[in-house]
Amino acid sequence: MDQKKRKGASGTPSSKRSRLTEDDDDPSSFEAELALMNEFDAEMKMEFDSQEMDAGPENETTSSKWSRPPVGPIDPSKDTLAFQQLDVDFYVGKHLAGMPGATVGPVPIIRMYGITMDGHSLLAHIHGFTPYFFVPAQPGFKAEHCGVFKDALNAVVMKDLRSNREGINTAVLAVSMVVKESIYGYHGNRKIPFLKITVSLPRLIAPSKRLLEGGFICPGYSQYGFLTYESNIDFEIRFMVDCEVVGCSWIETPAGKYKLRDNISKQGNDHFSPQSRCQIELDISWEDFVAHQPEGEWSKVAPFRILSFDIECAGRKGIFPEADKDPVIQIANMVIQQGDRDPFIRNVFTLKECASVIGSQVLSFEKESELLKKWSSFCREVDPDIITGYNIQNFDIPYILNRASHLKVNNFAFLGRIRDKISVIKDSVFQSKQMGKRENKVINMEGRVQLDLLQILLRDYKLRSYTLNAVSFHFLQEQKEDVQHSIITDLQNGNPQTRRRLAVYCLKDAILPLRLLDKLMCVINYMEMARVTGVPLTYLLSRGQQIKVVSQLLRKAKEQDLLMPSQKIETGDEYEGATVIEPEKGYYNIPIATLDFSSLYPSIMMAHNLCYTSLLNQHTIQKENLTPDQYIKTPSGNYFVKSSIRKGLLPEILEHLLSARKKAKFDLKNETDPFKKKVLDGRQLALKISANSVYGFTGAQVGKLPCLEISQSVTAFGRMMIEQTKNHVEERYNIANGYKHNAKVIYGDTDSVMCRFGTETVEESMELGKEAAEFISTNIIATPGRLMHILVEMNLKLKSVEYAVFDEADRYGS
DNA sequence: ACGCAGCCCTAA
DNA sequence: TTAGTTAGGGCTGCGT
Repeated sequence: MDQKKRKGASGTPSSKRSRLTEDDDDPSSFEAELALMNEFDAEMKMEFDSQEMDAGPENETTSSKWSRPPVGPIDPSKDTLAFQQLDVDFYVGKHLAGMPGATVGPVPIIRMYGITMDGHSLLAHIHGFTPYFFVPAQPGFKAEHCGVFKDALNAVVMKDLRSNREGINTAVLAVSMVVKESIYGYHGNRKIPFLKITVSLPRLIAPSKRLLEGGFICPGYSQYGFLTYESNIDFEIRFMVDCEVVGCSWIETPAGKYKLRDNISKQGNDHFSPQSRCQIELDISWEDFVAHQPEGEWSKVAPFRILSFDIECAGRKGIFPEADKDPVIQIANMVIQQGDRDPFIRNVFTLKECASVIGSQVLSFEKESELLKKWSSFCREVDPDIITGYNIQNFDIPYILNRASHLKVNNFAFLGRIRDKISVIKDSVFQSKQMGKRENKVINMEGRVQLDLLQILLRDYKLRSYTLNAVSFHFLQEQKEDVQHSIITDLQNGNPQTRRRLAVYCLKDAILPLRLLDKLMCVINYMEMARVTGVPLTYLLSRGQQIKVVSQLLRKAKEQDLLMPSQKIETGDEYEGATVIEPEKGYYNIPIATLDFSSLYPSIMMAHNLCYTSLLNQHTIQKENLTPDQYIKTPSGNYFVKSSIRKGLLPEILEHLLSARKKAKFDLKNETDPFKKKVLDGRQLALKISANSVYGFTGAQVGKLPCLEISQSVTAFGRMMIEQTKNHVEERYNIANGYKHNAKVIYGDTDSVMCRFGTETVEESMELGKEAAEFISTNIIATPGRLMHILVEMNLKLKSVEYAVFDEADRYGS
């Protein structure tokens, strides 16, 4: 096992078995592949050269190949720019003339980083969007009191500021009366007045909220503890929701609506000079850009650049490398354009001379600091959109940053796209029930997405071992080059040939993550997940599950003037989960059919209109004079209004997700282009996962908006469905009804049952299984004691028929 | 030897 | 400042 990876990767060291297979593998095969890539490049280049005028002989040591294609002239008055945004963040800056929003004091400015279809990097500064939140208006509050309220709140918030180095002029910019409704609980479809409070900076929301909750006194009104609404929404999410921007979507800046930043025209005015290393940088008002939904033409994917790299250090024997002691001796890099088969940049930076490697550029340095300095400028020149590697987040990037700072390499840490922003390492502890305690390092790199393959595998795949070698073998049937970590230092201290061996090893470690990324379709899948759920790509990598549902909920809520409360709802007790039918142990030498519900929990939520907005209590039932046909009582004893009274948001979200999934699957069938197929498959997967996570969100007791009434109703309905499926199967498929055998449900869990129909052959069981699934799908009893026709498909399907063994035999051995 | 509680892991 | 759920099996350690 590679020593430097040990920290992040858990699991056992490579077994004897993998050593054997390694020996089977021809050690030179990777070199042959590299060489082949070189030949392929040469062919392409010849084609290119014969068409275009040659720019002179390619010099292997120049960096001309590294840069992005040059940008032609852009006329902002005539040219509309389109780009796929990859990341969204914001900064606090100064007002720009002509833009909406506050004109004095610091203002928040949104940044969108993206790539055009021509592969040019772009940064858009989006001006004028302001943060806000809501509180319910006090009884009798009139619109004309808004001014007084605003001034009074502004005064207390300003007074609360400890320091005001940014020179905040006004904290509360505006207060206006709006008519809204809380998302939580059904209250007669009546909208009530709320105050929309607009503040000048996102970070002022928290103190404003605190002061309002603590009992703010508006002149003319009594003291009042305000509950706040939507005061805990990330500014980026707020912006994206309001502007209908989803993650990784396409954005257009129409001709005449934006201003370009360049070095020449506006020198001396620091407002207009570029802030980033992007090729195109522009300013636009938040009201002027066009956000495309990722459909049709706009579901395309821009030609991203993905940089994969791997470093080697000369560690001391048996000691984990330390950045202040052990030098970085090699860095291998692979840069691929999204969609291409092979990386178009392949190089390795080596300390001391290294013999050439066909198919790869070799850059040798006598001094380690030179190596690092050159790598840093290489990174800026390549300008990758996505940086990947294996355990780069917790090892490679922190190591080179620490090493460069130890060696005092100037300007090394400028790895992001913002010119004057250096990348720093922060420690973070991320804790969730799903992922457990996880200590991670976080490195800021504005405008570039760090897609650490190890992190993705830990997140999405359950594997026995997470070493790069094991993972590569598992997914690619391919392995690392055979170099024991213990001899790395010896190879470095040898000669150009031994360092060459190390270089080949390092190159392989750089290309494997790219191959895994491609094989597992990570980029496309994550991109589609960002589009479906509406959050930036980086959120999917750094945040939990909840933010995805919040984003979708906010979008739907906005359509109906609904507001999400920010206050933590008091969490009740635990609730009852899924049912498990006690297995009937035994040896079955006849076929067992497995029937399972597809998307059971989402279907239940849709079928019974379970949502925050439809949740009832006895008080409301009486107050609104609801008749029993207008609401339901769930098996867990909770009440919800039917969709005829008020259609729930969650059911709407789920319908959208599942119908979009059906469409994606349909399109997938008809699509012939393999790349578009991948995109569609990624989408349908993202849609399925998203639909299933909605239930979890309502049950998250430490969450943004838990609702145990919903989650316990869902599981209660689920238990009922399983029970009834069992009963239906057993009541229908028996000798009394003319079947050859008595069917028996031998096991069931959450959304599936296993049936023994008693037939000898698989075919017969298949037949009966299919029939039973269809029968029950159309005839399920869904409410206690009442036959209910369900509009939502409760899709019970025959999953498999096989010989199943339920026995304790294996525990005792055979 | 056995029952029980607590922890960790997996399935759904 | 940030986190999807519950059920259930296997294992360990403790007390009787």
